[in-house]
Amino acid sequence: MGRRSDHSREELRALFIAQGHALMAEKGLAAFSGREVAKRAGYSVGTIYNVFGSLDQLIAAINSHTFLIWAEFLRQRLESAGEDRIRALVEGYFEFALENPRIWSAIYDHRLAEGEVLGEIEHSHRVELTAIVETEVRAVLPGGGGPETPRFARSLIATVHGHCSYLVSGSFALLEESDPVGSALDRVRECLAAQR
Amino acid sequence: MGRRSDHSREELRALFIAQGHALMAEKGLAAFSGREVAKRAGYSVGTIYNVFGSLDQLIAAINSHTFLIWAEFLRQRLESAGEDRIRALVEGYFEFALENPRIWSAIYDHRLAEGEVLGEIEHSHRVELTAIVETEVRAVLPGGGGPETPRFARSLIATVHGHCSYLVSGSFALLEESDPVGSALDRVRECLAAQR
DNA sequence: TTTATAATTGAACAGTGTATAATTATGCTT
DNA sequence: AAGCATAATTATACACTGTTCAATTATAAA
Repeated sequence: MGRRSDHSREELRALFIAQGHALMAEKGLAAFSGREVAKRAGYSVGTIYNVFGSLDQLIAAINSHTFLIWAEFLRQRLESAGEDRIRALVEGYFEFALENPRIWSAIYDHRLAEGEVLGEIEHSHRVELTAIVETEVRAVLPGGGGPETPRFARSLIATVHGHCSYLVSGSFALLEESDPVGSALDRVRECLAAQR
Repeated sequence: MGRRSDHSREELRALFIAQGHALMAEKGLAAFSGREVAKRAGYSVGTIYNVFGSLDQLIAAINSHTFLIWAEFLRQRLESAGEDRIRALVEGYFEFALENPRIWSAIYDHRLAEGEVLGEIEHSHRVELTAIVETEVRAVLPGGGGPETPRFARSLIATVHGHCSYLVSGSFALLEESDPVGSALDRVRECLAAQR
């Protein structure tokens, strides 16, 4: 048809991301289909290319959206947390991944083709999570940390991520690991204690 | 045709895994194609299903083969290592991943469908790497470690893996992290120092 | 030499992402 | 208000994908 008034460009973006997110949660990245997303949104495939340029960019947008939800999830966990906010963060990281394994895995399984870049807003969504962690890390470091704290916080995230990644991908199951959350928390504690 | 004498069943397996490995190194998991592997091996698609049962099982076999190469790579690094064997392991982990990003990523990006299981030999290939690390961790722990050492060693691997995963997937690039290897090594050192 | 068996193929099927020509609804101009 | 230019949307086409399966063919056993 032609330009429709029922959805603006931004509404279309949001619609495709929402439907795509739902499909990703159901099927995972390997069985993700642009045609199926379009069908659910009530549009044809071509519209995805009109709005996002490529399927890769739609998936990138879906994944950036996941970061948004994830950050909100962690903020809520922190609100209802007691004194041990570091534990809340670590457990929150795992909890989100385990509750949304396909959505979470898609973030790390998908890679943009060379040359393709992330938009500014998408980038900011992804960095937000780091900021949350950095704040909490600063709070438990003597003197509120130093200039190296951002790097240190990123490194702690990577540490937890490694444990979580092994858990979700099944590597830990092969190694008969029973308590990866506990291990991750132990490592984080040890590294935090070493900063002084 | 019929049963051919030019390749035994095991030779066929090895042939497909070798050609598949090469294709994976070139294209990565997302652009991997069973038909292309078959073509390179000089057989038709159907033979893959005759030998492996499904494409997923071929990919699993390719990934298990990667573990074999990876373990050998680490053993060589350890041979030419000086006193700091832990550093050699951490740097070796990263080096292999960075030299073979597509092959390495395929290990973690691919997940077997529910119900499908890994064969015994394949499983042993994957566990071998853990054993290498465990030995080296024991060597630097006071009293050669204890009953918790296997778990601790796996946790250290996960820690390094997290940093490496962020590096290869591009997450660290987004966060403008410059020295993930150094960070990983720092964390490992801190955790090792805490065990006493 | 014949027969039975197992390996291999090639075609079919229902999907996929991407490109593009054709169509259609809208906003602007006259 | 009518017509036109523009941009959105669709439908179709293309070359691919994984998977299944009947037909074919080479081998081992009888």
